[in-house]
Order: sequence, then C-alpha cells, then structure tokens
Amino acid sequence: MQNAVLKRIHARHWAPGTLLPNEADIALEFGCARSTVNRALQSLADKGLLERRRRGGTRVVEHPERVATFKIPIIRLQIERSGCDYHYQLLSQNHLTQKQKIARGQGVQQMGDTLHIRALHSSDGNPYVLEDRWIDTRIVPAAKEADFSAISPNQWLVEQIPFSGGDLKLSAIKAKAADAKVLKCQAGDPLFRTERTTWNTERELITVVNLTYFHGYKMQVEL
Amino acid sequence: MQNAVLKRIHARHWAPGTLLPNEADIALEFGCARSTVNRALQSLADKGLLERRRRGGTRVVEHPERVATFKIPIIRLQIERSGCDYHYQLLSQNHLTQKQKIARGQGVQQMGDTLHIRALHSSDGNPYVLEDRWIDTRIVPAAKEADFSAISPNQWLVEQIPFSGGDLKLSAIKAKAADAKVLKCQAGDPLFRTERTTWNTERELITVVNLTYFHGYKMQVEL
DNA sequence: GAGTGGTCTAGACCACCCT
DNA sequence: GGGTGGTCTAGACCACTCC
Repeated sequence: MQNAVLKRIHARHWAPGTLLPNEADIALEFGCARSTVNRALQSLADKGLLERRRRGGTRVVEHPERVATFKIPIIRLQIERSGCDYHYQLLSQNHLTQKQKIARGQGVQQMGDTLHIRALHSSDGNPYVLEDRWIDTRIVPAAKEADFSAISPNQWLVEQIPFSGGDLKLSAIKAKAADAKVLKCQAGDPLFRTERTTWNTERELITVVNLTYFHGYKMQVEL
Repeated sequence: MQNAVLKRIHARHWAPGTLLPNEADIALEFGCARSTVNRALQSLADKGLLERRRRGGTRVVEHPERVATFKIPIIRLQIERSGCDYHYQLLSQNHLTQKQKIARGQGVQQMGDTLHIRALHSSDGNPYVLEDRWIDTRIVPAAKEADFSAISPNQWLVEQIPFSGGDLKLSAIKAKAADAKVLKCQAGDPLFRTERTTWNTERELITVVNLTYFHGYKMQVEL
C-alpha cells in the first residue's frame, strides 16, 4: 500500500505540490480500508514526502528536502565498534565561579551551579576527541558524586538522563595551542567541533558540551 | 498511550535492557486495544528507544543513542529563509578526462561520463558556500542540456531526481588558496565541509558533491 | 457547519523465528 | 509448534480548521 503511493509520487502521477484525494477516496480507489491509507500516508509524511493538514488535505511536498538521521553515539562504543582500544582520561574537574560562567557563552550562563569537566577520549592510544562539558548540578545533583575519573561524563549522562531535546551545532575551528597539545596536532590546524546543549523533558538545561575531534576526523552520516 | 509507555521508560519502570510484556498483555494492563499498543511501540521503535523482534519481543534499548534528524535543504531556500538575498554564480563547467577522474577520490572514479561544476552561492553578497559537483551524465543525461548558469546543480538535481540513498561526511579542512579567494577568507582558515555521494533507487552513483562553507559557518541540527 | 485528518477499537490472519 | 510482532479491516468518534 505504502509502496503503491510511493510509486505514484515517483512516477509523478502525483507531482510535487499536488493535493491528493482525501483518505476515503484513496481507500476506495485502492480497494482497502481507510486506516490502511492513513498509515501509509502518515508514514510518508514522517519521512518528509507529504504534508498533511486537517481540513486542508494531503499534499506532495514541493521541495522534498533530504532528511538525514544520524546517531550520536557514546564515544566509547563508537571507538570500540571500529575495533580500536578505547582509553579515557579525565583532564580537569572543577566548579565554575560566577565570573567564569559569564565568560563562557549563552548556554553555560543560564545554568545554576556548574560543574566543568575536561576529558580526553583516545582510540588505540591516539587522541580522538576532547570533551569539554558543563553540567548543571542543581538539575543533576548526582553529578556531584559521580567519579568522572572512571567513567566519562558522556557515558554517565547518557545512562543517567532518560530523554531530552537539544540543539547541535557543527563547525570547523582553528586549533588553539592548549587543544593542539592535547590532541597532538599543530596549533592552527582545522578541527571538527560539535557544540551540543541538552534539556530534560521539563526543558531545563542539563548540560552543554563541546566535542573537539582530532585533526582529520570526518563525521559520517547515513542518508 | 504512547506517552504512558514513555513515562514508564523514563521512570525506569521499564529500565534499559528490560524485555517488555507482549503487546496483548500490555493492552490488557492499559485497558486498550492491541493495535493501539502496537502503534505506540512501533513509533517508539522508530525513534530508536525500543528494539522489536518477532518471537523475540520488545526490549528497551540498552544505550539509547540520540538520533538527530536534519534536513539537507536546497541552498537557495536555506538562505532565503534566513531573510537574506540569494545569489548564485557558475564558476566553471567541464567534462572530466579519464586522468582527471582518477585524480579525484573513490566516488568520482566510479562514474561514467563526468560533468564537473564549480559554483558559488552567496548570501547578501557574501560568499556562503562553494559547490564542487560531479554528475554522471550516463545516469543523468539531461544534465548535459541543463543551463547551470541559471540554476544551481544543487537545485536542479533535487527537482529532477526523485529519491535516493546516499552518504554524507562532515569535516574541517584548511582553506586552500584558490578556495580562500572565492570564499573571501585567508588561506589556512578552518572551513566546514560536507562531502556527499548520492545514488538513485537502482543504487547507481548519480552525483558527488563537496560543499565548502564560508569561514565561521555553523551547521545547525535539531535533536 | 462541514470536511479533513487523528486516533482508537475489536477482531483477524500472516510472517517470522526460536526451540 | 507456538508465541511474537506486522499488518490489515470495518467501523467509530474526535479535533481541527476553513468557510
């Protein structure tokens, strides 16, 4: 059923921008139940191929934007899955003063009591990614007790915090001297960075994290 | 219903790794129809929170990897939506010789007759992204006739090619002199790059494209 | 008010896969 | 063989939104 609809869209029987017949009519035409049609169209809408509105009907999307889904793995698993040895090292851990918080960007400023952690994840002994993380210990009090010399905040949080929304920015930065030293590259080298903020279900800011990858890292996504 | 299940997972009533009761039992417990349960669990499985197998039952995923979906927009729309003027300029267009093809990486080598296009997309007169694209004209013969001085290959392909899979790599590179000139930055500046290959539904390679963004660009993704 | 999709029910049969 | 999810049917009522 869903395939039948897909075929029509591909065959441009229903071209981009077209308003489809309503579900009941489609069901009649295909000789199936409306709920079947509903499921099929629903699913295509989830994939971004159709737009649906009550009373407004179902429309083939004009510019079908490609939708890529990519997974944000626990770093340890990402490394181990590629068959390499994983090593983790805590670099520093301290509470931020008010001044320090203001010196960081937007996100960190909003947080209450802030724990700042720097840690390095390595793959087969080579620096892989530098984790720079701020955790709001008012929202996640357990973080004060956690032993981040044994488990990375990355892994600890994923296991502790049930679910959440967030925001992710990807960019290229120039390696600062301090980071270059840790990541064993030259100062000035281009480095791949992700900046992530995470909220819990009450939309309270839990954590902000910058991940700076080794020189030459490519992030891979399936389409 | 779906929310009720979500609550249980959050509340660790069903902790990671737990095997859930079968659909019929859950339906009994919640006092609803099995198909309702099925829809709810199905949907959570799509989001990566549950794993389901016939005969094997439904299990809460052990390490719930965050799944981010992001859209790959037509560049023109991306710029116009941010309220800026869009400008497009074709820089060069030519067919690759066999030697040139081999000089490029893996992807391009696999292609038949290869059309190479370089073009610059600008936002309010500022260089935004440099498009470096190779198109297999055996698979997409219409590309030979297209006027890429008027429409970007980015937009043209999205409108022509119905659907496909692909592969996306994100990285940070050091600006080469030629690219720096076009993008109006310094040679050596870190630049954000995406490398994408796209197949059609028959898994034939259609196009390879490198997008190199202006210095300071951050790609934004919702989680 | 009327027409659309959103969601649910109760029941059925099937496909897969483990033992 | 038997238990699980996958998918479908036929019907119902609801929620939204445009007129």
